[in-house]
Amino acid sequence: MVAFTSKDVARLAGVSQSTVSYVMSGKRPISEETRRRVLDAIDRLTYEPNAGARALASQRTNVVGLVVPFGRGVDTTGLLPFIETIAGAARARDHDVLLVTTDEGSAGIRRLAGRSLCDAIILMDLHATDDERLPVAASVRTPVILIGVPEDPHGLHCVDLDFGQAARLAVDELAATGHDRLVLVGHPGEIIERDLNYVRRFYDAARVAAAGHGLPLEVVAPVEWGRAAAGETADRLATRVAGRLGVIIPASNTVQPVVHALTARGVVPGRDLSVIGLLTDAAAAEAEPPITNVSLEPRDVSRRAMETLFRLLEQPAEAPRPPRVDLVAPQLTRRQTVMPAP
Amino acid sequence: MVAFTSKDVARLAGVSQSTVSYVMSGKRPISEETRRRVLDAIDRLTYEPNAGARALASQRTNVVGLVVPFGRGVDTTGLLPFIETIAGAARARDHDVLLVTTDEGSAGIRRLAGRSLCDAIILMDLHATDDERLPVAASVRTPVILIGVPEDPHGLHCVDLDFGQAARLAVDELAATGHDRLVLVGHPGEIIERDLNYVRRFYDAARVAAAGHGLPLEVVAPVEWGRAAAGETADRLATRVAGRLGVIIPASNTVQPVVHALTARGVVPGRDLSVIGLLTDAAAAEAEPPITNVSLEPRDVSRRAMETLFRLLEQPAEAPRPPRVDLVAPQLTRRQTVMPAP
DNA sequence: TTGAAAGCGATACCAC
DNA sequence: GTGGTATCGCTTTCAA
Repeated sequence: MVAFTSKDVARLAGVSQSTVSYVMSGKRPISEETRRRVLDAIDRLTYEPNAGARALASQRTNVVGLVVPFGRGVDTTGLLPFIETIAGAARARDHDVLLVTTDEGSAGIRRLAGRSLCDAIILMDLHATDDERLPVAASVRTPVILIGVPEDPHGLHCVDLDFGQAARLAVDELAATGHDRLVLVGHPGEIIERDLNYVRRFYDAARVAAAGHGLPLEVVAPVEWGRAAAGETADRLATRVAGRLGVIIPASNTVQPVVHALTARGVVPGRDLSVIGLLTDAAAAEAEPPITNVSLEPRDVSRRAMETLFRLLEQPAEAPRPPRVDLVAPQLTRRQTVMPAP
Repeated sequence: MVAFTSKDVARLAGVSQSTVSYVMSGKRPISEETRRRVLDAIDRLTYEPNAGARALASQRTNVVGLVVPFGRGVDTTGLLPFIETIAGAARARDHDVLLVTTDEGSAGIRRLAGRSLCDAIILMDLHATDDERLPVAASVRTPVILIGVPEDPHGLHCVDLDFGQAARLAVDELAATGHDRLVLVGHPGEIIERDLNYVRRFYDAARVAAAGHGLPLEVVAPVEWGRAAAGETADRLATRVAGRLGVIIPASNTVQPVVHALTARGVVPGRDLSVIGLLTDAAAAEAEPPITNVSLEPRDVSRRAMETLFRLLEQPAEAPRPPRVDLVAPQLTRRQTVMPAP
C-alpha cells in the first residue's frame, strides 16, 4: 500500500512528469485534452503531491507557523477564536497551520524559520517591551506578522485591536452618561508582570481620556485570577459606591465574575454603579445580565493578520512593502450594565 | 541571506556530508574529534536541517497531525488543555503539531496522510456512530489514534476518559448519600444530534447504575446552550425539589451556570438538593461554591494518546500491536454541592 | 504545447 | 570510522 507519485500519474496519463506538475500548478498553458487525461489519472489514483518533495523543490511549504500563548500560567482566555479564524483563512488558501507554543521562546521561531517548516509566522502574546523573540523574528528570513503592538515592532507588521480606542470608547461613554468617578479594574499581578502590550495601551489611553474629561480614575487591581479575586474586587468596589461610579473592566475573563459578585452583594450594575467590560459581543450578550461592552473582535484581527500575511507571500521579496500597524476598531454596544444619564 | 545546508557544515568541518548527517542522527559511531568539529561548525553556522529534504529522504516528517473540533457550532469547551498537552508531548520528542479542523471532515485526514504532512494523526470529537472519517482514518497508511471511543473503532487505537465509570461514580455517590431520585441534566439538542461518543457512554452507564441501585433516573435536557438554558433548567429542577434529589450534570460548561441559577432561585445545592458535575478539578475547585465533581482529566488522556502514538511510531510497521481501548479513570472529589447522608 | 533533465537538501547504503 | 553517491518526489529551466 505505497503512495502514488506524480510519475505514476504521468505514466497513467501518458504524459511527462512535468506536465503533471504544470496541470496542478496552472503555471503553463495546457491543452484541454491533456489536462483532462491528467486530472482523470490523478483522480483514479487519488494522487496527492508529497509535501516534503514539493517544499524542497519549490521553497514553499504551504504552511503557516502560529506561535500561541500556551504553557506557564499564561492567559488563554479567548484564544480559540484566533486559532480558529487563522486556521480557516489558511485553509482557504490551501495552507496548513503548524502550532508552536510560546514557552519555547525564540527557539520556536528559530526552528520554524531555520528548518523551513513554514512560509510565514504569526506571533501572538507579545510583551510590550523587551520581548526576546522580536529581535529573532526580525532577523529571520521567514516573514513574521505580529498580533499585538509592542513599543518597538522591530520593523515587523503589526495587527491588533485598537486598545487605545477601546479605552476611549469606554471612558467617553461613562463621561457622556454623567459619571463622576471612574475605576479601572486592573489585571492581576501575573499579567501585569508579563507586561503584555495591550494592557499597557489600554491603561494609558484610559488615563488620558479620563483626564480629558476631568474625571478621577483609580486603578483597583486584584491580586490574582479566579473567583476569589472577583469577590475581593467586588468588595473593594462596593466600598466605593457613592455618586455616579463607572467601572471599566478590561480583563475579559473577570468581567462576568465581578458582575456576579457585585450582584450577590446587593450592588446591581446598571442601578447602583455602571460597568463596561472589554469582551467579545457574544460573551457580553449572553451574560446575565447582558453587559455593556467594548468588543474584542478576535476574528477581525486574525483575518486582517492573514490578509497581510498572504499579501507578503505573494509579492516578490525584492519589493518589501513598508511594515505598518493595522488597528481594528472596537465597537461599544449599550446593554444593561450602565446607568442611563440622570 | 540564504540558509546554510549540511554541505556547508561538511565543508567547514572538513568532513563529508554523510558524516554530518550521522553526527546529527547518532546512527553510527563517530570519533570524538570529528564529532566536535562537526558540532562546532553546526554551531557557528547556526545550521538547522531543512525539514522538507529530511522528510523526503527519511520518510519521517517529525510532525503530528491533530484534528480538532473547530467550525460549525461545535463545543470547544475544555479543548485547550488537550491541544496544549499534545503540543508539549510532541515537542518533548522533537515533533511539531499540525492543526486541522474538524469541519474539513475526512478530506483533512486524506490530505494529512496523502501529502505525507505528518507521521501520525490524532483525531478528536468523534461521533458515536457512522463518523464518516473513521473508515478513511482506518484505510490510510498514516497511523491514527482516536481520542474518544466510537461504537466501532474500525481497528484504531482509542484513548479517552472512562465516561462509563464517571457516570457510575456519580450515581454511586448519590446513592451512598441517601438520595432517592436522580435527574441527569442532558446536553442540549445540538450536541445530542451530533451524537458524540462520550455523551452516549455516560448516559447509558448512568441508567444502568441507577437501575442497579433501584433509583429512578429522569433526563432533563435544555433546548440549547447559554445562560438562558441554565435558567430554564434551574426552573425545571426547582419544581422537582422534594425528598432527596440528586442532580448529575455531565456537560461541563453548564454546571456552573446551572448552580448559579439554582442559587439565584433560592435553591441551594448542598442544602436543598445535590449536584455532581463532570468537569475538571481546577474548574470545580475554583467555582463558587466549590462543586463536587467527577474529573475530566484532559491532560492524562492527551498524554496517554501521545504515548500510544510514539510507541506506534517506534515499532516497525510489520509488528503492528493489537489496537486497544485505553480508558483513563476519572476521580470523584467531594466538595460542597452534595448533601451529606441523613 | 510538451518533454527531458537538473536540481532542491537531506538520508542511508555500499565501499574502503 | 569515514567518504562517495544513489535516492526520495517534486518544480522549473532549457529545448524542441
